[in-house]
Amino acid sequence: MPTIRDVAKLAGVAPITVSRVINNSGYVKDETRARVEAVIDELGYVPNMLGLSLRSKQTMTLAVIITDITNPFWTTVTRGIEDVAQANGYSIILCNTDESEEKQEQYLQMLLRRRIDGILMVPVTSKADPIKLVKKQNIPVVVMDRHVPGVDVDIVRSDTEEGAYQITKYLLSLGHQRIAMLAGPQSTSTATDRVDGYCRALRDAGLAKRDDHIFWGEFSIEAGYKTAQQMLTDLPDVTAFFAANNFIAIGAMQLLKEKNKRVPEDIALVTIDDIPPGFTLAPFFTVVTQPALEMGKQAAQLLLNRVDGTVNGVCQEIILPVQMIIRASSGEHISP
Amino acid sequence: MPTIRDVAKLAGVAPITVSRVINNSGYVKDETRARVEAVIDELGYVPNMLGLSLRSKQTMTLAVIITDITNPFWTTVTRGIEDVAQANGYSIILCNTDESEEKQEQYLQMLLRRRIDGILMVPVTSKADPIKLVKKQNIPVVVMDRHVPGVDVDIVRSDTEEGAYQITKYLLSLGHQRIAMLAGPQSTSTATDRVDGYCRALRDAGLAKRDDHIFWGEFSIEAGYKTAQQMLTDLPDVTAFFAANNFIAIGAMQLLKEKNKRVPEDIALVTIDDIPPGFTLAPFFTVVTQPALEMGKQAAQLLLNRVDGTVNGVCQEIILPVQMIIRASSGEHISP
DNA sequence: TGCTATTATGGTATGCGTACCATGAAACGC
DNA sequence: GCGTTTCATGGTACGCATACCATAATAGCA
Repeated sequence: MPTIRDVAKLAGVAPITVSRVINNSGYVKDETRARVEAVIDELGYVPNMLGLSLRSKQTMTLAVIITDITNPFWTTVTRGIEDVAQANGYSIILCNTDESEEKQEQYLQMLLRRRIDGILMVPVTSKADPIKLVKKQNIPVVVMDRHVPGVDVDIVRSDTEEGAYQITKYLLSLGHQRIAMLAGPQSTSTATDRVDGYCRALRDAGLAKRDDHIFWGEFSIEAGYKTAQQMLTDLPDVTAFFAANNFIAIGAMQLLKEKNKRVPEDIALVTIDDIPPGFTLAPFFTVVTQPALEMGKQAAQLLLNRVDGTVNGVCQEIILPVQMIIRASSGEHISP
Repeated sequence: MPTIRDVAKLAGVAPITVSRVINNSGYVKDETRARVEAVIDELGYVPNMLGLSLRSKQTMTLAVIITDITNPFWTTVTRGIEDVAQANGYSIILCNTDESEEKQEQYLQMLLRRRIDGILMVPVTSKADPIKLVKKQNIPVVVMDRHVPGVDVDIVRSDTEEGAYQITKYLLSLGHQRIAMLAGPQSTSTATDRVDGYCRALRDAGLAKRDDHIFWGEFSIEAGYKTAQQMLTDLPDVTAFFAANNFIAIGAMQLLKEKNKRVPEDIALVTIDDIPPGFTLAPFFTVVTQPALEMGKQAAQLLLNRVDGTVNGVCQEIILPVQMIIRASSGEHISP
């Protein structure tokens, strides 16, 4: 593969002149430019970013660390990020942690070695260490969707506690008194925030929080299935399920169908994070949705501002509004 | 950010010795190793891959060029790729072309500059040039899902022509005689293959191919919506729609619902590429599915084999089998 | 004891593009 | 016509990790 020196030699100029032609910088006589460009075409020369990155200390690369690209919520967030990155000349490296601390750690190490310019991440746990590690290397980080106590870091997330509050309140308004929560992993703030919102709504309604109604699990279809199974056994008198995310709801729904439990007639089911419109023929879940594309775009924009120094004050926390959409799965008002 | 020289200086050794400690290569006295490791921890030194890549001519990076990460089919393919890449120490750079030749060209140029080790791509068109361009730079390429005449290139795709044939044949077996095809962009082989399969089935059934029953469009929800709209106007006597992919089907479905056309009672609707199980409560579409995860994994594995030289003979074309799943959207047998 | 292996460490050069400084020629102003 | 810009081009060094070759010390062996 030819280098800038090969081009220079063949065109009878110095490497720096070729560089000037490529980057349209400095003075180059039209005649010289034409000659250099001819040689570039002839050799099929493509500049090597590595040399440049080594000196400029910029790789024009951002990392996206999410839990699982398979979840349409993250897909949409990622799409928003990629759009903004691409428009600004940045590439993105995609990392799926599957909520594994070990994988996250591996990815972070690798990304630091790559000298990426910034990281957009959904931290697997609420531990501050991984983020501190990155910040110590002076690499800008934007945390998405979750928050992490004990570090000063930019955050873009939605008001998930409020969403959980609203949707629980809605269930209560329908007459539900025994609402089970199919929560996510207790180590993530999204999971705890949603449980907090749920508890707040119960409290506001004068109902006691019952710990045995909260099942911590994982944000996956399998976990939703299993948790729902356990709930049906442990809590036969529950009238509504509140799944902490779309995948848990899908898993729960699968189980309920198998057990011939009708939704919403036998059990109401609500969740957070929609499935993109169209994927389901008749959208069924009553949900609280987060602006996923917007979250990705804003996070990427904030990160880029940090990277290029446009923003360099204290860290921001951008909290996007959520929206409740009432559909069939929550059912009508029930008699207690 | 400290360099290997900083570590060396502080530990009182030569840079190469630090390198040996990091990479566990060559001879290093235990005592020296301990001292170097202590300094590495103290400084928070992280090796810079750029220097290494510059020399080794390996970036440990693969590119994934797909049309749109928002489509669950590509999401799953990408997930398969990422899994294999990660397991082998490679990172992936994600690129969405949105079927735009211009974006594809931009991405390719950028990727060549980055000296990525290999490319997994879904070419926007059947033109050979972009692939030739990359191959000329000696960068291994694996084409996914589509095929491109005129270049010798590795391909991993599924037997989409056969899938289209089978599903059309199935519609014919139900008594449908007037089947409209909502095709993809004529510039992609996936679209033409599916039309070919559709035509072959008609031919086998002794029916004449009717060009006015084939509507070329795009692989998007919007296109599906529009095409379906036009079809209802132009071809009021059609009894079945064959959407060339899931997004087209979703768009068509949206329109049919708006127009109060019942599926399958008024119009049968079948498609290719499923929506992941669970996303839809009751899977509805009769579809031909492709093994998306497997496609991603095999493509990534093949690419890695090319990259590390394990495979270096003539190019392979891996064709994965498809599977038809009959559900409600195709309906019962109709009377002609 | 003398000589070859083994262990341990370092110097120098390389890969590639560009920042910085330097040089020279032409153009311009008065 | 002379000093000052503007234009045009080049030399050298740098960023970082490592390959290659070289050196030296210790160990092993006859």
